[in-house]
Amino acid sequence: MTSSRATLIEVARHAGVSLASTSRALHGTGASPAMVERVRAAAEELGYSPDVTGRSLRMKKTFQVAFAVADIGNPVYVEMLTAIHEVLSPHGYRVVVMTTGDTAGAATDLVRSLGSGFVDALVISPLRADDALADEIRRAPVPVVVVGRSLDDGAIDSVSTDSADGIGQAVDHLVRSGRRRIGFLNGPLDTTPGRARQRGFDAAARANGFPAERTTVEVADDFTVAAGLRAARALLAPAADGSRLDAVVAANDLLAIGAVRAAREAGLTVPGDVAVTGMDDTELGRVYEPSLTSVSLGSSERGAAAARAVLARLEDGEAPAQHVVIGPRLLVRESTAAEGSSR
Amino acid sequence: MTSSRATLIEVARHAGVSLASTSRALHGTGASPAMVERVRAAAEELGYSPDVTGRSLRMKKTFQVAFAVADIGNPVYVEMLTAIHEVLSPHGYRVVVMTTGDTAGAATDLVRSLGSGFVDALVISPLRADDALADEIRRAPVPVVVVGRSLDDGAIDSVSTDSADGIGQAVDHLVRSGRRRIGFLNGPLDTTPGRARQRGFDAAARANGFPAERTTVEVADDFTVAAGLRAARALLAPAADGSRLDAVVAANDLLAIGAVRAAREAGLTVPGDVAVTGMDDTELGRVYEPSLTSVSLGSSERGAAAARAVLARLEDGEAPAQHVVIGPRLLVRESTAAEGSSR
DNA sequence: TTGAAAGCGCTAACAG
DNA sequence: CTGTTAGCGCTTTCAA
Repeated sequence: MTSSRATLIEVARHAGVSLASTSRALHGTGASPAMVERVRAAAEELGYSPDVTGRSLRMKKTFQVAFAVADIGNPVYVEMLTAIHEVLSPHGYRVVVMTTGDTAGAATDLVRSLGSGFVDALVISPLRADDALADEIRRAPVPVVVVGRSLDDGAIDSVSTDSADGIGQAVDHLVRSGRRRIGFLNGPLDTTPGRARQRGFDAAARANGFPAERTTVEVADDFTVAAGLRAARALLAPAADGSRLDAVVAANDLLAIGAVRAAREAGLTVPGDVAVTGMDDTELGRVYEPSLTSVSLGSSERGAAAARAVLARLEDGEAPAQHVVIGPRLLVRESTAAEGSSR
Repeated sequence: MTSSRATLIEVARHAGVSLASTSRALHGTGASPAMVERVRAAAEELGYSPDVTGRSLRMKKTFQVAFAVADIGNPVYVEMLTAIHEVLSPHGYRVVVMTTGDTAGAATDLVRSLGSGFVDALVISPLRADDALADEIRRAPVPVVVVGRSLDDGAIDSVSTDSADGIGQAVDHLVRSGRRRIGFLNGPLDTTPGRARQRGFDAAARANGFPAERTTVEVADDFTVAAGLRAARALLAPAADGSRLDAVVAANDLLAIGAVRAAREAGLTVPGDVAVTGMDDTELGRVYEPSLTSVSLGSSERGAAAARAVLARLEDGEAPAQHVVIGPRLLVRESTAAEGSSR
């Protein structure tokens, strides 16, 4: 906090050589060993450390990458962030976290703010994507990689997963374990994941020949435990003929936990009376009792892939857009055990 | 990704006025309304957005603040990050997330890297703090606020909580609810929180007059569920005389969940046979079944306080160091209910 | 291999 | 109120 930092000019003077030679010596490019030694010593002595601001201005490169999500509290995004970090930091990039809130407009504003040049690239996972957002991304002055569905007819780099297929895997698993009346607990339909998962459930219901009256769906206000609990109460209420669901496919782990709680409130056991599946394979679901059968969407892998896409794009701005797809993977745990204890 | 961005010079030319007037007009300081209008129009037309790199170099200010923690996956840090964000972003600061890993050396390196001037300040929550770290912080070229214990004899701004007192609250609560044999499940003793919590338990044991043979302590390798489960097995094993603990105070929520699982493995009910308390008041603990009685250490409040300390320090670099202490608060939930169901 | 000099985009001191 | 000019710290031509 006290004395001002030494600059390259001061190091140069201290070493008695030119500014240019000093810079070169410090980068090890085209300088004699003697020069390197001399400059290093001077730098050491003055406690010099290069100023990234001057460097950025000159090189037109900030060595920063932004990661933007609606809500950094969501464990899925935390996993992605960790993975992005791990890929990027060995390459000398810092990661700036940005929060968009959950409106498409806020995300669009954020992308527009890239114009101020504080990062070299952006990884964004928009909850809701519209044309305005796609437009803004196309116009962005730096590379943008979208985690979620592919945007703008494939012109933008993207990393996605097939969550519809993931829901299908969950349904198939339940059917194979002998469940017959399977309900779907979804999150908001005006979000990209909400829509994809609904599509997945509808397809699976069709494929398995569920009659419409056995296809019960509830939509929670939000992808949270509390919203899941409220919606699951309705889902698990007895039908007109007194029958009930024997399985619930939830659109994520938080909703699934809401479903487990609702089941218990109704005096039902999990997985004895009702099997429950989640999605995202969060620590929460792994640690919960019963541990949650969940569809992993490979959050870390998606984060890592997005980071690698950033690196590739930064290398070659003209390369064709890449679209990485990470396959979902069902992880079977206690919440769908065939003969459940009644814990 | 296509055309290069417009610069201030281009806006100036386009508006037919000087560079300085353009800058002033855009900042609204000392420019005639006519000038402002003219410049705004030109800027608009060219799609100008100011370059932060040039601005940073000139102003010697990056408008970035770093937040450094050992492990961003920890929910406590995520809460802090969110709070820091909320306080700083209205003031125009971006937040850069950095991961230190859990060695004191890595944290020291990180603080040293502040020399490159990529942020205006740092908020750091070191898991292990030693003299080298304190030294480096004192020498840092930008303000550093420590979340955790106060360092360097109070010369460094800090935000802390009294986790020892928090452990005391948990013990008192258990004693008041009639528990008599209370064990302590701690995390590593070579961490700052581990040591503080141990101190808290020892003090509470003394204050409540626990004889040594009723004071069972186990130390887990790590602050995680898996480590907690392993250590809790030992903690809950019957004593030589066949007696068992009737309560476990855990050093955080993850360890507490490990304790609940260990209890169930041993055929014990929670809270019927064994009451369990956690610490940190995480979402995980709130949602778990049984919901966890936990000591809140005010993660959000600490984050917010740290961010405010940063702002204050940035305003006045010479003001005396401030030390904010956030009091712990016990939140009683199902895991310590007096007459527990045996869920 | 080394040095001199230009200039990245911006703000602010100074003069008019 | 407006314009001219210097310069933040750095990298990189260009000449020697």
